[in-house]
Amino acid sequence: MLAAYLKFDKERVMSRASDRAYSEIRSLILSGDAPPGAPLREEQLAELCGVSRTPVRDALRRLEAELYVVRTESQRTFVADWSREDVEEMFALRAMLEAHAARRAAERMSDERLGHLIRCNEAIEVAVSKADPDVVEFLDCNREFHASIIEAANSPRLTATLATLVEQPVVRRTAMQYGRTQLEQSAREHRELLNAFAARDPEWAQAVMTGHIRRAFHAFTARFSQESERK
Amino acid sequence: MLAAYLKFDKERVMSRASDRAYSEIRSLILSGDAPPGAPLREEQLAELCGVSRTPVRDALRRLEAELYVVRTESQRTFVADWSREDVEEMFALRAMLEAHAARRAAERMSDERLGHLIRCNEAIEVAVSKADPDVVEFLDCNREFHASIIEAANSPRLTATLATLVEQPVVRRTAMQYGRTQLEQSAREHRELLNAFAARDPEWAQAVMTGHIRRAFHAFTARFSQESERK
DNA sequence: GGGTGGTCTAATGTATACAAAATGGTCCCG
DNA sequence: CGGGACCATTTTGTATACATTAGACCACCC
Repeated sequence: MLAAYLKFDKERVMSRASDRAYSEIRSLILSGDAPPGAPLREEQLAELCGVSRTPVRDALRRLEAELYVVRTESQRTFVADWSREDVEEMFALRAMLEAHAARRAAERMSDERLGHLIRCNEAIEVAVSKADPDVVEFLDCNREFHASIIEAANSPRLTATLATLVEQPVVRRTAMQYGRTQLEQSAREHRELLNAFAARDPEWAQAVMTGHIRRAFHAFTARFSQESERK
Repeated sequence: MLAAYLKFDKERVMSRASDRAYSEIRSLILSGDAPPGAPLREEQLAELCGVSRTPVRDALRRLEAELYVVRTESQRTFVADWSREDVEEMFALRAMLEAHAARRAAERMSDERLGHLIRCNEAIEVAVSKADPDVVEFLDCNREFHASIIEAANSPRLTATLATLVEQPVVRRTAMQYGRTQLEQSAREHRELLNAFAARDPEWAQAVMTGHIRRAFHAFTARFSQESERK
């Protein structure tokens, strides 16, 4: 299966307890079981993960660095919450940096990488064109598509910076809101990006990526406003 | 003294051992006592700071998030070292993001903030105009100047992102290399920035900041090439 | 009745002991 | 003489017990 092929070897053995705690807590946050603003008590998390507080503290430090959680001045931890302004700023930074990544990627694009990206987007198009669009598959392949471009940019610093900026809960909420039309639009933008890469045109790639992220931003905003009104 | 006034209240009581460990280790790195590439052993650091390994581990996690130190796959910690490409990319990202911060700051500039920035730069000009320029004082005030602009941008996300990008060792090495001419040039650019802020002109502020960082980049590069040749 | 102070509780911070893992060296074998 | 495997040592990972601190509740005084 293509989907299986796209799963890659990113996740390691997870032998260390702190790693298990990390991904366990991260899952809690991403799944929404621990909603924004929820307090995170070390002991409770330790019990939940079946480890002691020490690795939990380690995990919380990492999650804090990635802004998944925040700490009050008195060192209590909470699941991060994002205001409308936060999300707006996040998208603005992401657009800027990911467009920069696309530019660098275009300058460095290998045929292998291009082939991989094309296969990714084919998988996206398959997922989208189903009678009942497969949003989970879309998210998986979309994540890989963007990750692969960032990898092609070949800048560890940029990779690390973007990692803290691309909050999967936000991407997820955005995509969940997409109708078929927007999912297809997203795939079309990806194809345009592939054209820019095939032409090895940095300016083009940068411009398309900027538009791609900013459209996603407005899609998210539209939903966000709806939610706020409902309250 | 103005310098004393500029020291602000950033550093707290340091009652917690992990905080002491953090700033102790950070000092080691900034001072160059622990040069790039040097291994950092937890026990050794614990002894040095007079605390146990637990707070040292905490401190190392924080320093790792800020990229002061790096970890090998086998979890050994070393003082971070940057290749020419790393530094180049760091400056490129910093220019992009700090210019963005300047733009936002211009949109939000209060009279109090502007007054503070003006006092900062006056302190810089005093330090620079001495018979023997006070580079340490320059660095202190320069850091505060930039930090204050970022704070004025009022975006926690941007603040956090830039924190990992502005490696003080690099800023330090750049400034140490400056002659009086370049120090004065830096102060002039700051004044230009203040004009842009006074006019509340985002475009102007963004443009000046871009130039400011990129000039610093080339100043650093010039020195870096010299060093490489010497080897 | 409201505010201030104190105590009590629950959370995080720290130290230490022990476990696991990795590195480096040595010895044996090809 | 070179390479590989094994053991010793060093270093990091984890658990647990105890110390410290922040926050809440309550009583008492103004």
